[in-house]
Amino acid sequence: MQTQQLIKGCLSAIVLKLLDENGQMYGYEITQKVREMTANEIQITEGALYPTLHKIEADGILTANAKIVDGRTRKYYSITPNGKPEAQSRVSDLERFVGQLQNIINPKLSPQQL
Amino acid sequence: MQTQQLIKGCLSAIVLKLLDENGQMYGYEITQKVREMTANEIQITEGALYPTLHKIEADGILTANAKIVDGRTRKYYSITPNGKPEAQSRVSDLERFVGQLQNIINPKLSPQQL
DNA sequence: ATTTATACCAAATTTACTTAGGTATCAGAA
DNA sequence: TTCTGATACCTAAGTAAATTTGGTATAAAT
Repeated sequence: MQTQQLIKGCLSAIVLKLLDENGQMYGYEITQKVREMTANEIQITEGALYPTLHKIEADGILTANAKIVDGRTRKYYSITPNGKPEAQSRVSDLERFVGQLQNIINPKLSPQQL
Repeated sequence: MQTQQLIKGCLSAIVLKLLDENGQMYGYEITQKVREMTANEIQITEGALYPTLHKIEADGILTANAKIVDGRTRKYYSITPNGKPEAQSRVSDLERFVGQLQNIINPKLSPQQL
């Protein structure tokens, strides 16, 4: 899967999108969810994910809340009330960006071409 | 436009997509074409583009061919015959990637949810 | 008993941009 | 006629964001 490198720049927005949809998630869950949603094509590595989560948390957009489940620690992340506007702004940036990529990949024909 | 950072990783694939569609293009033309196709939302900077073109050329996937038009130099780039398979592979990676991003942004409902 | 899956993390490196310059021609406006 | 904006190329330094590679630890399965 060489698709990997393409993710550069989109990771934190993807994370925010998932957290916005699901309320709270823990790191490992995010990696699995993305794999599942993308038929194993997009694999978020832990080396990329955890620093990203910590950074967004440091920005005040996320808070973490550790729980022990089945003897293992999970850190659940969720969007803070203060961070909500910024989170949604980043998600909508991603959505617009993907929409524009679609325009490049699948160009709309100009009226003359129709 | 903070959308900019999202382009990380996609730039060379976008360039190859355009060259595959248009046969040959020069650098400045690529920047303008992308702006035009994306309603000014994706702006490829020249500082990013020229090094990228040189790199893909060094990889043997592109060749350059300089022409003087209206007293100004243009360097037309096109995909080499040998580079064609790799170019198309990178373009299809981009297309699949964008498709998977769509799955994240606009998740298909599972059968249970329907 | 070992592997696989779950679950977290950090440090060094590399990659791929951004930022900020530089050169030069041409057209149009002041 | 000089200046600005558009066209057209380029590089170098800095930065951001991944990759790579390592680590710790528990639980379940083989």
